[in-house]
Amino acid sequence: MPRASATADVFNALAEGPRRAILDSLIAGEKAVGTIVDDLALSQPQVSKHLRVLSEVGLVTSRADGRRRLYRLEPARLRPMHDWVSKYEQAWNERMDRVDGYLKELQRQGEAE
Amino acid sequence: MPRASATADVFNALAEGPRRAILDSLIAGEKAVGTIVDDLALSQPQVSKHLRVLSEVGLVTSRADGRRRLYRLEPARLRPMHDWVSKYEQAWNERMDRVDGYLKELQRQGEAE
DNA sequence: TTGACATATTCCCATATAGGCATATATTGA
DNA sequence: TCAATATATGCCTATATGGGAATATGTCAA
Repeated sequence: MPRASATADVFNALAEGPRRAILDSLIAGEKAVGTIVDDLALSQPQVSKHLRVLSEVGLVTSRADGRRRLYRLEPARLRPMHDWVSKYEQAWNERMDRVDGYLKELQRQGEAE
Repeated sequence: MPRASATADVFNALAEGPRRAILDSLIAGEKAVGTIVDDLALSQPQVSKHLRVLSEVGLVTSRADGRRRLYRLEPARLRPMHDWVSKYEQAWNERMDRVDGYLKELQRQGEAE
């Protein structure tokens, strides 16, 4: 079996860097395809294709505006990824605490000398 | 060009669900390969292969323990993903606020009648 | 040394890509 | 109607993939 489809879920859709860049570019607000093309220096067909993938997983929505098409971020769709990765926040804080404790220990020893 | 390699970065490595499941299983602490196999009901070769990918991007490290090999989570490697997705937290909260404001508006109207 | 156990690697294959290019499909204004 | 603009789609190809099965490698215990 090949890899899961890019449109399978948010994690697969966002594996590709250009698609994350497109989302980043949409944080500022609704944008036309051409604006994204200019901002990111990607080819127009590539941007359209990436937008299609992002739209299929619900990360963006679009509306017509004359001959342009405006895309908007749907940030709520990022919650599953945020929730998943946030579970590990505690884990790396614990580790940081241990490092922190170790540094403090070194410091105490230094002061003792 | 094909898709970026699974070992290209953390986002690509974690696009695949089984690999996220393996990380989840390692939150509890260091585990042998066989334990993960039992926990997740995956084939042993698949688990070894997934662990290889996770190890290549630094998400896990391993040490020998007799004839077993214990894998440990390296949570710090998840920070880039956490940081990236956290940028959007504000965006969906704003949207929630708007919905919240709308609901409150409806409520005010209801009370006025 | 031998056999049992634990893990890693190799071989195989169908398949979904990303990107480039060319072209189709709106939509507008004159 | 026609030309210009904006976006989407179709075609093409090299390539990395995940999973299954078999097997290699490594390590212990007796």
